[in-house]
Amino acid sequence: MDVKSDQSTEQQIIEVAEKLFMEKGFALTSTTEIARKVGCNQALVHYYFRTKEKLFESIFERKAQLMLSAILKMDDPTQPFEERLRKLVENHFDIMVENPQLPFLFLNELLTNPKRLELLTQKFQMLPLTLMERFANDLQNEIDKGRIRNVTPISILLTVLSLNLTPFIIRPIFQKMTNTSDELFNVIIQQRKQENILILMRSLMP
Amino acid sequence: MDVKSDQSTEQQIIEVAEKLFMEKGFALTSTTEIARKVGCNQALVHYYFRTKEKLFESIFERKAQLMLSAILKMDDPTQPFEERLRKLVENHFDIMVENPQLPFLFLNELLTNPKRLELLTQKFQMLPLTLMERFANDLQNEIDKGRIRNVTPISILLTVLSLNLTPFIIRPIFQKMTNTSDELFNVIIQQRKQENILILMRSLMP
DNA sequence: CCCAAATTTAATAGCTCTATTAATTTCATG
DNA sequence: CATGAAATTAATAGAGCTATTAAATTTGGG
Repeated sequence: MDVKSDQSTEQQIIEVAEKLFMEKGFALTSTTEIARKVGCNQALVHYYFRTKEKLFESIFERKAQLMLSAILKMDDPTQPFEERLRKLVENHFDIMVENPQLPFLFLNELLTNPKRLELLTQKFQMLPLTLMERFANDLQNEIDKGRIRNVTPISILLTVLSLNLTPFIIRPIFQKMTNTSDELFNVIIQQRKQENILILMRSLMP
Repeated sequence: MDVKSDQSTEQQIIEVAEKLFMEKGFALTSTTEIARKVGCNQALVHYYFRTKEKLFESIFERKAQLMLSAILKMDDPTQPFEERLRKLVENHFDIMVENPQLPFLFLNELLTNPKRLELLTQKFQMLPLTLMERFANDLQNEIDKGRIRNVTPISILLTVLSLNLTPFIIRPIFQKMTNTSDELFNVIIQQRKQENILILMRSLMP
């Protein structure tokens, strides 16, 4: 059960904690269990991170950064709008592939812990608003030119989010209920990315 | 804080428990808190339901039935396929409107508690398979006639689920981040139903 | 009005968890 | 190899939770 490794104990704690937090969320993960899985004394977890809350936050923060920056840097204004949208879906989807448990962790923590939502909201407010504004402008431009039907930017983002997040969130339920192997599911997921792009594109036709 | 009411205490316990379970899930809700909100002794919760687990299961079971039967009985084979799909999305969406916290509860419990997933899977296996089969058959029929592009039944269901669930699941996060009032959100939700139907229909075009 | 059943409460055992403190061990370095 | 800092452990306080038990209270039918 416990991890033999040449990494520093501190690093091991972070990794085990990350794994457990991802699987079960903050509340259902105990520092006792983390210590047991690492193979160290429970007090050691508190020695390095003082509180379970701080340990969690450091991990959560890092994940939030990862996701945010990945989404932010993906926009290339030299491309035509449709191409940028396509890339948006693809890149967002790929981040999910790399971090399949992230959506559930985010949902779980943000929905059950108001403090956490508050924190992330503040971080979100600091984002360059220009980004959203530019997206809205470019969209309006396309609409005016009759290339896209009249639709709000929020609506588009909600569609992307819906299509991209859900497969990852319901994955364990889906696999269990339809008796789908990991291999098959991975195939389905890859098809799904293309499917989502197609659905979004068609949804925007005038 | 405590509830004054002419209902039986047992009924009050169920209602308060349901509310709390919906908001915070099984793990984060304590029988102590339920009793406090009802305004009774904590032992009383156990007097009526013996364990917190049994109390939860009775509520969860009822909700699962509600959702399942609502979905099952919505199919009218006399209608054309497209019309039935439209109704499927609408009805499923309406159930969500009536029980906006249900998606999160289901996700949360099924994803964090393997026993619960096992249980629901068994219930699901007992469903008349014919239903899924008929859906698949009818779909294939449409595809053969060239009225719908080649797409699997699972893919369609995943699309419906994605589009319909997500707005309700992320509601609190969305409202906080975009500073949206309850009233405005309800408007958005109603528009979203139509939007989802449109997206699905377009996604199926040959 | 009485009493038995149903309801409700008080008290508490036993568990797990977080966090802290003090003691012990490890280890690099002068 | 001595020493002090860093790492680790043992022990435990203190809190909250579930579940049970026995006692107290309420209530409805005869």
